[in-house]
Amino acid sequence: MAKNLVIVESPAKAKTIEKILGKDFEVKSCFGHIRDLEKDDMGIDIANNFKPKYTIPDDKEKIVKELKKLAKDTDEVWLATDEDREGEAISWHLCEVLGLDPDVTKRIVFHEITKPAIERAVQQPRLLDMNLVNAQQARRILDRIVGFELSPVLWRKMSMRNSLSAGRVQSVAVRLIVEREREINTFNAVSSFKVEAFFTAKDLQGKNITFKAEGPTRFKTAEDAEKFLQQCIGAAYSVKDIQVKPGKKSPAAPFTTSTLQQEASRKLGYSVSKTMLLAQKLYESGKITYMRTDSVNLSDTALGDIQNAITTNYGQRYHQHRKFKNKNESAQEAHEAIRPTYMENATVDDSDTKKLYELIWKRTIASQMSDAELEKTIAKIDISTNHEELTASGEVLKFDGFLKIYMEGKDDEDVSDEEESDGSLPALTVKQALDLKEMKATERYSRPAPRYTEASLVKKLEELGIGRPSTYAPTITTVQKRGYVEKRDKEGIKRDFRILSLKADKITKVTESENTGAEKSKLFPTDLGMIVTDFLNQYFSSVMDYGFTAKIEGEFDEVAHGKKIWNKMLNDFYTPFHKDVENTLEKAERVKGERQLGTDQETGKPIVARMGRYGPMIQIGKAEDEEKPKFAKMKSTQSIETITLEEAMELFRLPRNLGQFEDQDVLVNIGRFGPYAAHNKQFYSLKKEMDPYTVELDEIAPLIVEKRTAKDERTIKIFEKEKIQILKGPYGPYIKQGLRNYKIPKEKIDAAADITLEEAKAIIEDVKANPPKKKAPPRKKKAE
DNA sequence: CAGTGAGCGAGCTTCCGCTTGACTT
Repeated sequence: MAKNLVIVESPAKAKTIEKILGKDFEVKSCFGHIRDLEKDDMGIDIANNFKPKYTIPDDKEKIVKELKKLAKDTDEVWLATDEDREGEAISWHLCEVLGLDPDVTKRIVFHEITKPAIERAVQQPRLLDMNLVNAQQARRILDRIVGFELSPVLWRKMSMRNSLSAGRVQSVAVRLIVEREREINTFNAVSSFKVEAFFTAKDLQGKNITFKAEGPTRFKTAEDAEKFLQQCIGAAYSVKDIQVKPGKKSPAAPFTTSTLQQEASRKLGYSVSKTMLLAQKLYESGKITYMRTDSVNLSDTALGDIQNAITTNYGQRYHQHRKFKNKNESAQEAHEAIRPTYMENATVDDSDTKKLYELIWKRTIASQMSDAELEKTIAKIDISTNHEELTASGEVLKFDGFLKIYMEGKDDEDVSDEEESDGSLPALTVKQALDLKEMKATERYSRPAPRYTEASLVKKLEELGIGRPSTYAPTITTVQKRGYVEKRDKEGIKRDFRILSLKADKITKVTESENTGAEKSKLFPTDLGMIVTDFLNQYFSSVMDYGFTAKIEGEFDEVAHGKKIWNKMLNDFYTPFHKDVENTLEKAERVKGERQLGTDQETGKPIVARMGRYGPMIQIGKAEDEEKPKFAKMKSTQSIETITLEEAMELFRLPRNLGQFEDQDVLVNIGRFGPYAAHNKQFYSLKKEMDPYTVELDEIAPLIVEKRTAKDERTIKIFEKEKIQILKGPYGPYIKQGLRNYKIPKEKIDAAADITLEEAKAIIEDVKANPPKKKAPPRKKKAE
């Protein structure tokens, strides 16, 4: 038994630290929080000054028991949880549960797992900081109150019966997506004409190079653009002025959780949860430092290794020492930035994590490399006929610096169409005459802000100080699981644009078309998400405010610094909040999410789009009418807010009866699993290219025949009464009864057709009695 | 696998943040 027991949060960390500290120290992990508020009655005694009621969750019993025993048998316990609010609270809970005296128990902290940092920490133990603990308790209790008081309001006031939820983080995340969608829906694209002139000139080698110059302004109308081109007929062009300016680019900071998720999404197309899964794997195998962090700091040891790697691989000139600072005030910086543990490993063998590791390696190295040096050239070109100016700009890389290995990606949001990468210009001299090849005025449309990707939503949340590195991925999953948000693609629509061209002193006009509004893997709000957001905005505007978290974080900080009493702070929040809850329960109407679309031309009955028990639908007529109302389910891409009357009426064309095939009606409809045809009590999924609104009988008939013969071919034998089938599967013959499959023993497999009913029954009984051994889960091959 | 959509209301759901395995298809 070691003399000292050190408790940290993560087991991977425990292993490393144990090696550093040597044999007098046993290092154990508590796997995060070991206690939480009870679920019953919110786990808070509100009347008693918000006294929390803590309990040890089932899955933590085992580790708590083990820690208790170890703590009893050891001379001294050291609490080495993370140096932030949550970590301090975990240490306090450990004191409470393990029976340690908080006034004497040693608390140590470090924000990097390196030998010097840990040895230093052990030299300077401190005591628990109860103010910090209280700030965490306030945070925990406030989140519980918001979540557990708001969610039941939704259960009462929403007519849809899902397991709805609301919370400080998730509800604001949904709000961002809802508001972005509405911005896009109401956006009016405005077009303007952008002028580009193409010239050729000889470069230093005497080779002809074509380069581009931009017009003086964007023209609002085609007429204005044409007028400009007309003025240029017969013009001479000459270089009026050349400016050469040096420029530089600097590398981005090393990865935090949020920036790693963004880059992995932009460059590798990973979802945030995939990124975190792979990063966890790398962390557990000791390849990278901790992956849930908001710090951009690198340890001195790491900085030395990085410098080494850069100078050996690229030379001294490529190294530049840099210290990055967090922009974000809410950062708690308990860890280092995400970096490889061993900089000498530029890659890993494992194929799953290879790409992510290389990304981390490059980003880390680049962060300590020199600036890239550029030379930006701007040439002004005079037009003789109207003395307007064209501007050609070029960029030449003089020294690549960090760009040698890494360039940060960009979101759509940050890229305007003005900002195309400039190529290089040929060597020009002032007064040089230029030959115009062509001048074009192209119609371009303004674009709305793009929909969020998972990663760009994380970026936004982080900017607002909402959520923590450990919750970004789970939050994104939650809002999708609750049905507030969907990740999907959207097809673009065709849009015409005009091009006016001046070539050989003649103006021509053409119209071309482009695809616009196409989206891939973007977050869309559902009708449910919109309705719930509107409701919460209306009755709980303070919690839904984008600044709410930042505001209460400020108060938590005051608690942490001993300037505010935690239960008083909670009371200040709770009194008005709870009044809103009661008020809403009493006054708010049940929300149906209805939107009137118009009236039915035939019957004069009202047509509404609304939420039904099974999702958004269209209803013609009212429930209280004599004749039952007619219903149609909306398509998954439609929304209550935007569907038109025409689109709604179109939905009532289903189910369609296509006529008879083999004396039975063929009906086409859209079901839970997509479009299908029903015939003789059998269902046939329509092929992707078949449109249920237009598909014809002669397209469906082969589908029916095909499925029937495929089934015949698969069937070896049927015992009708007992519902036992012997079938041919991809791995050979097998027995099926009901929904379960049974493996045929090896010795009978070659004569599967000869199996009798008795034999089949025996096999089934046998398999039931001795269930097959479980195999390791198959590797997921498919990327998302 | 695929059809539904009143109102009544039993018994259910729910938060955020800290950490990893154990489940079978």
